[in-house]
Amino acid sequence: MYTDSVNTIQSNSVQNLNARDRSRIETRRRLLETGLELFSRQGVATTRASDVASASGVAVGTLYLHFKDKQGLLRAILREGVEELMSALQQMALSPVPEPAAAVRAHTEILVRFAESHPGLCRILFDPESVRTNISTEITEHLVAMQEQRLREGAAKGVIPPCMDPTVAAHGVVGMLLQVLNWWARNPGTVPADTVIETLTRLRLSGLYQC
Amino acid sequence: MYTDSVNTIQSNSVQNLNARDRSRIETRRRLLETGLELFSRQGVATTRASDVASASGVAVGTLYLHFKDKQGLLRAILREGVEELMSALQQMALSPVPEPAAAVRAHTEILVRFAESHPGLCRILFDPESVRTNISTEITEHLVAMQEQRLREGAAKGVIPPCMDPTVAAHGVVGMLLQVLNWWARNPGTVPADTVIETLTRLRLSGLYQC
Amino acid sequence: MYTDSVNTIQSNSVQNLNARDRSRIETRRRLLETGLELFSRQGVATTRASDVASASGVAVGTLYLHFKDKQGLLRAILREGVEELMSALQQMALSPVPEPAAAVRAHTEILVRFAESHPGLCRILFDPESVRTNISTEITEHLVAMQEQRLREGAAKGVIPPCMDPTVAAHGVVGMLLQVLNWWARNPGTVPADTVIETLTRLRLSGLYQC
Amino acid sequence: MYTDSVNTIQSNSVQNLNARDRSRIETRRRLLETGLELFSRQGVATTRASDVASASGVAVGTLYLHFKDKQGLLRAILREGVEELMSALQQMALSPVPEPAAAVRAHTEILVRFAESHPGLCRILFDPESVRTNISTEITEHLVAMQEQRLREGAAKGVIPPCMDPTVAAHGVVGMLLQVLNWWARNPGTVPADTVIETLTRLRLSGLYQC
DNA sequence: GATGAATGAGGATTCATTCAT
DNA sequence: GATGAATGAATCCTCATTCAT
Repeated sequence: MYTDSVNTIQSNSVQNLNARDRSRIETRRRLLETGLELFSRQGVATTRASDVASASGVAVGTLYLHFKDKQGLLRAILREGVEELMSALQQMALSPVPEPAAAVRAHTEILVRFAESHPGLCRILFDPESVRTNISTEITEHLVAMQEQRLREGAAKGVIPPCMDPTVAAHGVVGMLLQVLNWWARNPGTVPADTVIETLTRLRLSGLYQC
Repeated sequence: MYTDSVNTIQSNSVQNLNARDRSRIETRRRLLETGLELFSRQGVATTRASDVASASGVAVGTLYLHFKDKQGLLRAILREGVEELMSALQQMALSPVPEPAAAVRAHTEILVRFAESHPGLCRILFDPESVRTNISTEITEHLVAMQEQRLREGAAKGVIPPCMDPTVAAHGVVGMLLQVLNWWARNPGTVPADTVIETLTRLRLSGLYQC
Repeated sequence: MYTDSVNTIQSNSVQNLNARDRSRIETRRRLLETGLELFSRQGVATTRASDVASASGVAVGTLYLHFKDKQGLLRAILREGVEELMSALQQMALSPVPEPAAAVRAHTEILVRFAESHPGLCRILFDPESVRTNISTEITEHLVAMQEQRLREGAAKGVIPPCMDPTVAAHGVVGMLLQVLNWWARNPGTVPADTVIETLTRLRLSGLYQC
Repeated sequence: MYTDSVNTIQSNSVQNLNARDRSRIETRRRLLETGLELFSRQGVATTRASDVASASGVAVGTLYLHFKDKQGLLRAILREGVEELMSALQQMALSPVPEPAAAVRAHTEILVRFAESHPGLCRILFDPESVRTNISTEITEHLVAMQEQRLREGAAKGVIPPCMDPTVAAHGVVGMLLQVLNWWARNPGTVPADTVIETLTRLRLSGLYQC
């Protein structure tokens, strides 16, 4: 049976894993890694399941022992990749809230740094196939939901003007961030990370124009 | 696919020609209309070329007489639909610039009103197939380019803080707008148009927080 | 109604043809000429009926007024072209038979000169489409039948050794001639006409080796 | 389509591998055999890829697993079939040359015997589809090249009269042979093999007329 | 557990031909 | 007679997934 879950905790400690287990984990890792590479390079739809398998040095059937289907592989790649991001964001959300401006800057920086170190993942996130299978939408919605909650809290505290609809604003902010990250991941080196962070932070905090 | 032929006068009577022309134009119009309807309702990939044809009351071959292929139909639907939007935006760009705030509000309103009256088009614009074939990217890039120019002008006038990178900011603004419109077109009735306009305008002008 | 026949003798003399008749004959001529050109240049299968029509300056429908179908056009082109050849051959067949050697040389020369002046026709004659529709086979068979008859006559006169089967030999001779002409038409300029004539004549008369 | 992979030893038992290999080879063989049968009986163009597959007891996809496309199957059928002929001819070419007359007779006999035992192959060789895709031309050219070389050797030895162009003569000889074989394969039983051999040999050696 | 040969549903596209104007 | 928009049958090929070995 395939394991689609990220961290199936084994009963043995890592040290005690036998050869078979280690080999299986290693195979799975290779599939994820190769998949990330191929999907981000040639696009998901044009990468065949058998391509990923053979580039990973295993037979097609083996891929299906590890993942339910091609989409399952895609999902796992994105999930494992995005998880790291999410936990960073979550942690920030839980930490004692500094002043709003600092919070926004921190939030923006986390995203930009993530895009900087995972450009392949960003490209896959906006791949038509991710869109088609709703994976990217799910992730977007997740980010939107997080953002929306923050905005509602801000509204409750009177920091955010009441004329703004939190849902709309949340979609707006997330759309802004993702579009920039997507563009940036596809055009690396155009603009330094700091500029991206600075511009997005200012945009979020005070819009286009001088206060 | 027809070339945009000028009315070359033939030996036949003008009436005869016009009847044919009218019929041809009418057929094309029906294909575009039906295509918009089906594509936005069931998605582009799952709508067969023959579905569009028969729902238009013509044979498949006729579709291919008017458009190079299925993608050509999709492209034409989007192009003709977006054209209207573009000309409205272009016109605004040419008109004597009012104060920035008013310009931003007007720009936002044009987009929101357009999404309100063309929800199907918005849904198609973000269809995986439009993404895959780069059509939506082209349109996005066009909007980004327009926005970027306005920002550079604003920067030149000192209205926009110099710490902002115009390219990044343009992608951010366009991403924000499109994400909201896409969500709104897929969830009609959730929020009134005025709220969307108001929220987006505020977001663009002064960001999330009170000035 | 279309006229597929080559020489529909009109009741009027050529001088008395009215404008309409002249125009029709002219259109037909243009279709044949354009067809020969396009078919021999791009191959029959890849030349669309509408290509021939528009290159002839008429509408597709008009082509079908002159010929039953695309194959009818092809057939007419070949027939009209080959007719000339056939009549030359026929005439030779009827003329007082000189010594066999001279007859063979004359026969060979007629064919080679024809190929020289009608390379396009030769290319069409061996086009897959001509093969598929049996047109070239018909022509081949016709030539074989002519050849066979000559051989039977030769056998009767004792000029031809009795161990030779006339049918087999006829196919052999015609195959030899056509293969060379086909190759020559597709590789013009490789070898001068006289060499082709000389080689083929010798081959027919006394085979490969010195007598 | 399989690459001609060497038997890379896998971790599994040799028997297991062999079973797979045997099955794969057997499937391929069945496709070739069925293809030869159907193509020669109903013509290449009118035989659907799925016809060949189902008559071979496999699914269409399997055909495409073994051959790039329908044309690839056709090519393989001809190549594998003609290979046998070629090696026989090649062998003859290498063997100590007897007197020219005997060599020509042997060469002719090989071809005629081949046509006798592979009539289907001959019919396919001249199928319009083989012509269209240049496969038959390639094979013809190969035979011509072989013949041309022999003739040049003959010319060097002075056996062949210098007035003959080797290229033209080679085309002539091959055309003669192929035309006869093609006709004979399509009209089996008309003439016994010995007659065909005798007639062609005489024709090649000393032409139509008594020496 | 791994393998990889086999499966087969599914849709875009072409172009010779027609016939209403 | 000429036009040219409309017709629609007909087939190739892909590739995610399975399961016998």
